[in-house]
Amino acid sequence: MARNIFKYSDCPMHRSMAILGSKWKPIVIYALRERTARFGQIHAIIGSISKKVLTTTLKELEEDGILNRTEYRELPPRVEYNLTDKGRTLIPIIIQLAKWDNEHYEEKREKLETTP
Amino acid sequence: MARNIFKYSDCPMHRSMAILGSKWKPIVIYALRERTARFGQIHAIIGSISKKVLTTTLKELEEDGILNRTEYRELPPRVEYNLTDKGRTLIPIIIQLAKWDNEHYEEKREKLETTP
DNA sequence: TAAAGTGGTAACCAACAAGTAACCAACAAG
DNA sequence: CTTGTTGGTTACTTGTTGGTTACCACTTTA
Repeated sequence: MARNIFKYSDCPMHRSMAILGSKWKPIVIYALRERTARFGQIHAIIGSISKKVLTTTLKELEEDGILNRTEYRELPPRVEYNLTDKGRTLIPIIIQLAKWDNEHYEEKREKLETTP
Repeated sequence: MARNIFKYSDCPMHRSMAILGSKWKPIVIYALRERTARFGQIHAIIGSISKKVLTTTLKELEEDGILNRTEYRELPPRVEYNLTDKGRTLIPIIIQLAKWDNEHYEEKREKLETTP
């Protein structure tokens, strides 16, 4: 979404889409909704995301103040991610969006199924 | 957002982002929140969108059942757009998102302003 | 000695989104 | 006969996202 251009747009929708409007961001936020997780765990939970894309997704979410990254200097290394307060306030909106979609997706599927 | 791939994903977040997650869609929906408008009017309201991009934005929103397109065969031609019921249920979510962003954007601006 | 786990990075590439500029049909008004 | 209006379309270019594959340091385990 040309993130860096829209981040400081004067339109709040452009700005929030710069934070949320990419393929994996809402999913990553949702995955962290009630837990802290390590890089590898997030990767496993989501399944189909590549490591490279997960890396940049996490980095951008951290930049935007949505999540915290904590590095433990152990061996093998451990890095944990969890939502910030700002990130947490996003959860109800994400859930509402998913609910909205589900309702209308169901409607559509039902229509398709009952048409001859 | 690779719209056609995610439209029928089994993840509701991918599906709703396929509908909403592009540069202009939330803005167009918001512009039509309480009125019907013609192509040229939408173009004027939004200002910086190109006619080509507005055309595809409107077409996709119509395909996804978010808005109605009504063509009046007059001269010069008249085409009106307005939200469907499904589209209207999206408005409170869009407003919430904008509000969410504004709150945290203000916070950030205030912090920047009060730092030496 | 070799393999495996962790959290990445680098190089490269295909697909898509978005933008620019010119153009169109159809008629009405001047 | 030219100009304006409306709602687009076409061709072309650029920018961004997401993806693949290979690779890295470091240490523990087998």
